[in-house]
Parts: sequence; structure tokens; C-alpha cells
Amino acid sequence: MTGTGRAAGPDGFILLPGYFDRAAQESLLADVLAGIDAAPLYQPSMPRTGAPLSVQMSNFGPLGWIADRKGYRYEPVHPVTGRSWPPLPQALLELWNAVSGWPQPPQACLVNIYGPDARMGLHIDADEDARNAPVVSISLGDRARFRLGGPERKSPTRSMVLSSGDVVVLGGASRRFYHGVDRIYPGTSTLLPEPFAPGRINLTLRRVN
DNA sequence: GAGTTCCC
DNA sequence: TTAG
Repeated sequence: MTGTGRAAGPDGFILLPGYFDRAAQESLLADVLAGIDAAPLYQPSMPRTGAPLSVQMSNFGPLGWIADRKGYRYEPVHPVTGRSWPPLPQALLELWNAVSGWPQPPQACLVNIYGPDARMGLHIDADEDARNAPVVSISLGDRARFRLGGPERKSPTRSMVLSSGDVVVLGGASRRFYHGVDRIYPGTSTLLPEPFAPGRINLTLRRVN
């Protein structure tokens, strides 16, 4: 048993479809919008080249993930405002306790805002010292095609559609698997308000150290 | 469209 | 090294 209440696959990957019902999604969305008010969205960019990522980002929690020309890293403050990130919403702490199986609380919640054409190239989450702590992801808004590979870039991949309210846990070996978002399916959810619709919000909870 | 590799 |  993993303590998640549902069986993980041999890779430690878990998809929990419809974990959050509509009311819970609306409550989470309110938390996210309040957080973005305090910690405005910013445009991350690739190290060295400065090429912008197609998503916009913010963070909750003691640490936030930053991508800019200098590199990828965790920082305790917003790169533009210099203020601390807003605290982690209680509902996300409860989710972590329910599904992660990890004894310590999450330290970061990355907020990724996808427009209708945004994507996330295949990558491994590798900026955390806590490489064995699961990553827990929540989908809000339009559906997305999520791709999960293996430990090497050339590993075969599989894909699945993630819908609003779905929760994904990358635990065990899958914590170090390549993954990404191929595309958004615009107009497939009524959750998000302007200017976030059509689009998708993804929240990822991580233990950093 | 899916899968894989390479380049800046 | 790096989610482009």
C-alpha cells in the first residue's frame, strides 16, 4: 500500500480522475485567483537563450520555481515584486496529505497558466533536492493531453487526457520520468473566467528539500 | 498524430 | 542539463 488510498501502477504513477468535484474546483479556483492577485503572473524564460515559455507562472508556498536566463531554481520571493509567495491554500495541503504518502508538507506550488496554444515540452522535474518526494498535480479548466515517458528521453511514451478536477501523482520511479503537455483542448470546460478561458490552470505541489 | 532526435 |  502506498497510503494514497488507491493503487499506484508499478511505476508509482497515479491518475485520480474527478478527484475534485465542481464545487471544490470553484473553491480552488478562488484560491488561485486570490494568489495571483498577491503574486502576479510572470513570463518565465529559458536559461541562456531567454526564449519565453508559452505558459505564465506564479507560485504559492515558502518556495517558488523560477525560470529565467540565469537558470531554473527555487526562490522564496516573487521575481518581480520581491515579496514572499502567498501561503499554500489549505485544500492543497489536505490533498497532499491524502495522496502523496510523504511525511513532510509540500514547500512549493507552481501555478502554470496555459492559454489555448500553450504547451509544455517533455522534461523531468530535476530542480528539487527531494528527488524522491512525489509531485502532485491538479488540473483546472480546459482538458489537456498529458504525455508521460520514462527515465530517458528516448523512453517510449504514453498519453492521456486530463480534465478539470483530475489529480495526478508522480511517485516512485515515475517521479523521475519525462512528462509534458502536448496540447490544450480549448472550450472543453466552463470553470475558468475571462481572461483565463479558453485555457487551463495546472497546480503542482512539490517538496523541495 | 505519435515518437524520437537534434540544435541553439 | 534545463520545461523553447
